[in-house]
Amino acid sequence: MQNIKLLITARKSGLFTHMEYNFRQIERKWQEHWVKTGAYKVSNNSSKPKCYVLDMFPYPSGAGLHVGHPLGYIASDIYARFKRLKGFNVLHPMGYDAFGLPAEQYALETGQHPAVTTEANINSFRSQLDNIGFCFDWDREFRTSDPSYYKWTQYIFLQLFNAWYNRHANKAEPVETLVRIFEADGNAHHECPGDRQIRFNADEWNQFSYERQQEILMEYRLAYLAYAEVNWCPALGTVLANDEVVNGVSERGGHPVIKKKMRQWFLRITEYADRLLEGLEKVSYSEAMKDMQRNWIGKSQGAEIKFNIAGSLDDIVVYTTRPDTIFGVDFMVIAPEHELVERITTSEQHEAIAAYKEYVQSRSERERMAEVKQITGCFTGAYAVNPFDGRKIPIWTSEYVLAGYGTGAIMAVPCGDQRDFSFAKHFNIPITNILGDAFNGEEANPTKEGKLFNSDFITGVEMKEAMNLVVDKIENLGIGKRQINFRMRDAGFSRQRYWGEPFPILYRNGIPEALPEDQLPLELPHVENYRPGEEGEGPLANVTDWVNLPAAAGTSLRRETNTMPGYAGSSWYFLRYMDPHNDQAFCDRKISDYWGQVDLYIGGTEHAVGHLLYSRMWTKALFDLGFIGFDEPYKKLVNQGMITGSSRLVYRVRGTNQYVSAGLKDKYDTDELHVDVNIVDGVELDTEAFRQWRADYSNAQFILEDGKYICGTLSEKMSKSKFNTVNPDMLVDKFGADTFRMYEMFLGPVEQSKPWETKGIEGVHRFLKKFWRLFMDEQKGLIVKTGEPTADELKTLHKTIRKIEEDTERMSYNTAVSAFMVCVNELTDLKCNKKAVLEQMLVLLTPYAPHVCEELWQAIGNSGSVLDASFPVFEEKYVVESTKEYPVSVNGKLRTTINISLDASTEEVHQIALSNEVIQKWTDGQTIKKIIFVPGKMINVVI
RNA sequence: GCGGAUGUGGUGAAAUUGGUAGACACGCCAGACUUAGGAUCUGGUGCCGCGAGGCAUGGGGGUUCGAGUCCCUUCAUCCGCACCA
Repeated sequence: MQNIKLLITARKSGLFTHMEYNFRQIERKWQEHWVKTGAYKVSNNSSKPKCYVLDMFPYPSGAGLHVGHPLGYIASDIYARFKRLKGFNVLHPMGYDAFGLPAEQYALETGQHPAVTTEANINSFRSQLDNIGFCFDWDREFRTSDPSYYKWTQYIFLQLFNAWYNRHANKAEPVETLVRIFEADGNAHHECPGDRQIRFNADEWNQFSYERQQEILMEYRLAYLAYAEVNWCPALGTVLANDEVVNGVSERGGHPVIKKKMRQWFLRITEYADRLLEGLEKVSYSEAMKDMQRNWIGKSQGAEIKFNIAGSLDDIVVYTTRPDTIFGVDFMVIAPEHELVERITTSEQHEAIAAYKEYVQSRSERERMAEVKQITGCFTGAYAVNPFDGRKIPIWTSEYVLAGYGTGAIMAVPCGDQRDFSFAKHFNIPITNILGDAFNGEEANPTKEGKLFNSDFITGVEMKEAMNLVVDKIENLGIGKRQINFRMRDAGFSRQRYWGEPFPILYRNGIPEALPEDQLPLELPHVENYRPGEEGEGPLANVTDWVNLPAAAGTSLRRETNTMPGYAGSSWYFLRYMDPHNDQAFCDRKISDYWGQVDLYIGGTEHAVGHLLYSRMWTKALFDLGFIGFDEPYKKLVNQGMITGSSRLVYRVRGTNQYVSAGLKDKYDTDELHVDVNIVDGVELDTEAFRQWRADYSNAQFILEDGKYICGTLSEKMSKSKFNTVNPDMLVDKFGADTFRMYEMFLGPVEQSKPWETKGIEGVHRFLKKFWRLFMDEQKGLIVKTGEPTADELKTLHKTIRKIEEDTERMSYNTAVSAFMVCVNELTDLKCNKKAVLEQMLVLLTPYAPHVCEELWQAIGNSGSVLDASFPVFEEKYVVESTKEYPVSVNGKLRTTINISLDASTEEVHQIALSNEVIQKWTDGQTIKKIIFVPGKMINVVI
């Protein structure tokens, strides 16, 4: 009795704390130690090879972290720690994408300044991250909303504003070089990317007014102004994100949303389309990711063809990828927004067209593309003339043709295109068959293989050949030309919002000019409210003394009132981490030369096209302009899968406050309700906690099965409204950061989406306790012994080294965790407590469970940190086997296994297999046709 | 509509190059120790069948001595689509 008391006292005093796995104490101790010793500080000067491991930085939302967020961070953290053990100088930073719409929404609702709420969100975010034990170098942290950061975002924007894309040199160049070209040659050799109609010679250029020259230069700049439509909600007086528009009305309030043209900034990313495609060959992204980007860029080869309009001086220019089908054109379709619609509509059709255009105004682009079942359109009354056979072709307008793609007009070939076919059927337009038997009249046949019919001079010609013949003829006739098109459009870069980077632009008498560099950063002014300005302008328009600057009499000087979009700051942030405190440059060139590309970039697929393409484009532009020495930002990209929530459901008997267990619910008429996953153990509801959860459940009655209330389950996106979010803090508190880290990895492959299930975490926790017990006994304390390991122990160790090294390198962390489990199970069975083995195990496990490894590393007598140990070296000699348990099949069906020496010759193996009892039973009386023997793998007897 | 991904036990999954399907865990069942157990340990656990054995990787077909893996076809689910980040 007395002894027990002593023991308890001793435990409380901390004397014996090292005997049991007290993860709370261990983790706090080492986290503090790492901060104190600057264990994760990274130097820009090192003789070691570099490795740059980056996470897509988070937007600090008010909702806090749920278990889905840290998945990628843990994966990259393990990789960074592994590389450090392998002798690399590893850059592994973290920061915040802190500008964004949600903070502004929140400000509108509550009046709190976005800077204040963002700060609070970041603080809670940070403490949640700190819990998990990441090896980020926090000295390099920044926020995109820091003026010291966005100064450089503005600076880079100005570089883009001051640059144009030289298609001959295939790179961006300063606008001054373009001016010199214009002065000498006009634009004869440099087609205007913004407007192909603009042509002038040197004399004309030199005689243009300043305003005209600036207008023309604008059509060349990489960052330029143009008119584009936004979602305008007159009732709210604001411009809405696509996100905020649902079924044509505003999400908040349900007010109608229409399109409104506004002058906005764009980035001329289309000039980089080809290089963005080619660059994909040089980087290691998943094929799926590359496909998505290729598809987004959407390069297509085709032709532009000009059709005369009957009885009019106007032409209609269409873009087609199938010039070979020119004789199958039965109608034309132009986008409702196309300027030609007004001009060619006949007076009889005028009213119908006006009504149709109004209908289209209310439709989102998404809706227009997605709802193909519902066919809409309107005849303009005008006809085009087929230049080859003179046929008169009706011109329609329909929402399925988008103004922004190609020329905004198509020639419709119903027998070869399903949408055209459906349209023709719907409006009873006669269909010409140019495919012969390949067209059945039931559906279009979009094939590019085969011969053409009913097609004048290309009848009987293979389609692919016909394409060239037609385009040659078009070019000869001067009515069209070959044309490469991209689905990708230039990137809209203006937001009519407050919480973003202000544009470093001044309008002098309406003409934009760059703010002088020494005036950067242009700081976001403080505002009292976040309401939009007039006519959809951003809230900055209300800050009149900020917007309007003193100017000479008769002139005006105004600031830009829009702000930059979310992706501005994230397009180049990976460069800033290299040199985050530099106030002379966004990143010193020597330093970016040292760190170079990001070696491993981890983030979600939701950024597959947006962020990644913009960031790739900025990198290429900065490369072209000589700021950095590489033109692809991310060498290798890994997309972590989404962790879906596993919701729990209860079934309320309709009209009562009675809840029936899942197994019995079919006997009642019930309503399904989401219940907080945190009051459910597995699928068993804690009924008491349920009663206390919300007032309306306080006197809930339950219909149980086997004395338990079993919940239904449903896998869906994690969200607060579904009560299926799980907070990592709670799990770290209950099981420790090491367990949490390993469990997240154990769930399944990093790249794969998977549902979260808290229950399984105990298995990983048990593993760590079991690992701990190889070193520590609760009574005896440290039990690690010296002495030579046995052959079996070395075999287990080296098998594990090989597996962990391979799996960690290819980020197969789930299999690595199970390899650790197998290893600890084996060492436990072998009763191995030898230091020579366990010490190496600590190094292997450190990237996954850094806290417990540091603690044990110290406990077994090391003075330094395990972070600086070097990764164990695998030795083949410890794992060689002399025999193999061969599976032996008869006709491919496994019948037995036989242990055979690996040295045995083919003849010997055949002999052994055929003389085996079981095999004889299955081959009895049959002729052996052949025996397949794959050394080291298997044996198959064929009869 | 376009594009992408995923379908394997009750659950998460493994099988790296076409070669023993279900490793490792969760859960479940039985047992040991214990005043107690949400601790620890041992054994069992794909399905059908008493058994021999048969059947099994969303469904159907094919290639192969051999298919979760390759080919064709089909179904289902999830994600993205340019102003959410």
